[in-house]
Amino acid sequence: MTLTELHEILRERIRSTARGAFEIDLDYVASETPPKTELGDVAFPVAFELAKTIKKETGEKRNPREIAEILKSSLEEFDFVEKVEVAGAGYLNIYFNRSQFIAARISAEPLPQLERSTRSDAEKVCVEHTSVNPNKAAHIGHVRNSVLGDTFQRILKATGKRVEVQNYIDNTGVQVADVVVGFVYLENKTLDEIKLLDSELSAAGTTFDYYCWDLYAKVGVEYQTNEELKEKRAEILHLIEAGNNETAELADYVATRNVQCIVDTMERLSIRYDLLPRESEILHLHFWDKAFEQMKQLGVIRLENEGKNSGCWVMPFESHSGTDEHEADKILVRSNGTVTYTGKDIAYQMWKLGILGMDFFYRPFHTYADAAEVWITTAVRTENAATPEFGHGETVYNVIDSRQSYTQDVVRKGVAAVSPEKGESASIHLAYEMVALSPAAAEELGFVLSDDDKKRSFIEMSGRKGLGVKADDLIDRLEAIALAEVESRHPEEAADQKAAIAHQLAVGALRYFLLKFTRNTVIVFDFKEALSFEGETGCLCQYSAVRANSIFRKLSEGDENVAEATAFAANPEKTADVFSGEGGDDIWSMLMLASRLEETVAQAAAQNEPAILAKFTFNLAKGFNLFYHNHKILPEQDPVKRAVLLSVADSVRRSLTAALNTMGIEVPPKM
RNA sequence: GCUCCCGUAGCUCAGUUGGAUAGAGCAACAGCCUUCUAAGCUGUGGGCCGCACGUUCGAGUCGUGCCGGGGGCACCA
Repeated sequence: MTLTELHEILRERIRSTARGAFEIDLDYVASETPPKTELGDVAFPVAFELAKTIKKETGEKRNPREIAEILKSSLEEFDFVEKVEVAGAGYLNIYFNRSQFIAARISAEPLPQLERSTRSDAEKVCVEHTSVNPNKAAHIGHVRNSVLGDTFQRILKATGKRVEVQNYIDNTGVQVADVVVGFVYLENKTLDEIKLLDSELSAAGTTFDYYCWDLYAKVGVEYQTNEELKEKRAEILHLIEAGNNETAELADYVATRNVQCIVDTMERLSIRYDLLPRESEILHLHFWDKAFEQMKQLGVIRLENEGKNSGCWVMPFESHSGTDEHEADKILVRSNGTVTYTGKDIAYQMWKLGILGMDFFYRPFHTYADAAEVWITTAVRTENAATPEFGHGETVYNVIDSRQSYTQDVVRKGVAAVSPEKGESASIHLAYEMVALSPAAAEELGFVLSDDDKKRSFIEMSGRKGLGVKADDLIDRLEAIALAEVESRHPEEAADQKAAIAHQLAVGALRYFLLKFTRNTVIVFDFKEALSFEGETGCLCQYSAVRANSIFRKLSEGDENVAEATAFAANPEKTADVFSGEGGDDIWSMLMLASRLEETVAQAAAQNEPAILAKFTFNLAKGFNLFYHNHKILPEQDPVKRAVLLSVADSVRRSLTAALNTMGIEVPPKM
């Protein structure tokens, strides 16, 4: 029986007692964790709520404590409840039977499997994240998106959902056109020459996306003085959108190579995708036409005949963002007949939800080391025997930074207008704030700041300016620092093993750093903080798990196994003595904390907030470090106490490992 | 102009659909390795939770106003 299940049983009893004794239907029974273990294991402040409701409905004034007493007796009937106390003004504090709880914990299945999304009938959801414009290397801001999306995706799987991860590729936009302008007009290169350059870059130990990073910035500078070049961009953009020409072929090469580089970068952080849907297919397969037709039929959009939007198809939009009614209308088709970004996004969103009535074609794009495949969309049918079914999400999560909240709102409302049965709740914008640079960090990167910039609390990163911390650079630095540390601690270890551990630590550091902030906090990037392996870091969480594991390694070296060492279930009296003895409350609260993983994951999923899981993991690791310090486990003489300590430590390491894995962080064999 | 978000310790941030004595990391200072890994642990100092009213048994959390910071409001993507 898990903690979550016990809580639910208690909640249900409170509901039924409230119905019977007060004729009140409680739709939500709040529970909370008491601040100290002496105050119980779970508390229900429900008596306050009931007193208020009774007064409102009958006018009768009841004392919350008196109400709590009535609920108390009904909760004491469970054998897993040791006692119930009414505390303060009417808190209902529940104390579990400790020896029974830990015995149940031991007999439970060996490893808590968080990824349970194997059931084919489970609800399917789509998560879109990363979606970096394929014209340059990914920077730390893109990594925040990807880490948030990937962690959220893992959290959803842990709650039993089937999840499809999509990385949208805008391969026909102005951003790609800009780099093509650079190759064609600044560097006078043909496609073959670009391919040659590409292979030379690999030989020189750098990468195509890094080259594009610099070229993109160079084009940006050139635009400031060269109007002619801007006209060239318009021509190139047109050619790319039209397709079937040399420029489009060149642009496709540039975009595809950047996609490959970005996929490789993300793979370093254990971030993977199922599908790469491309804008070129949305254009060439005429997804918009299909969406347009439906929206016209349903009267969701209208053709303007007068005013400033004359000749455009617009969607009326109730908004707080515009100044008057007409400015709130959102243009989906321009007066020249072309579709806007928002229009394309509505069509794409409809496809994700399975309500467009059209599909892409697909082919495998890339195979990961363990043979897992990423697919990409194509405009023509290809022969692939085992093409999975993509799209058709019950719910669609879009991980997109909060600057696009307005557009996402338009998309959500547009899709809901076409499909009221799906409604607005099927589209969820997982918004997050940007990663910015502190003025000091920007200068550290070699940028010269204006006096105004120096006064700002942070500076926005900009691909166009080439201002940003490249993801691979940061990972490289983290790996180098970690490797130096591993070298000094375990010089005897094989080189590849040391490198592997350094890599796991680097991933842990970066992912945790990006996850510990809540989504609506602007991360002001600071090198010292991001490169740290001490304090509130992924490293501390990994270290804690490694230390716990080493206890069990020593245990098995002594020819004991966990089952033998924790065989105390037959002795509940002595087990209870351990919990009531010196340090018993600490041991118990450690076990309770480790038991809260499941409800924490559920909470993170319900609130769309991975930071909740990150904070929990840190607190668990921190708690274990103290537990480890205060209780010497293996030398413990009392066999029952030793068994209890081992059992608690085992619960912690399982919970910690599962929590870290849900954040995409591995536990190294040693560190 | 309209609108959304933020304001908590010197700094960076948490704070469980309102709940018990507001927490953590960093920075500073003082301690702890003969014992399961010191990337750790313990202790000290540090707070008109931006300000003012209001709602109620109870407000860092909800409402209104104000002050300060940031974002968004294109026939761009």
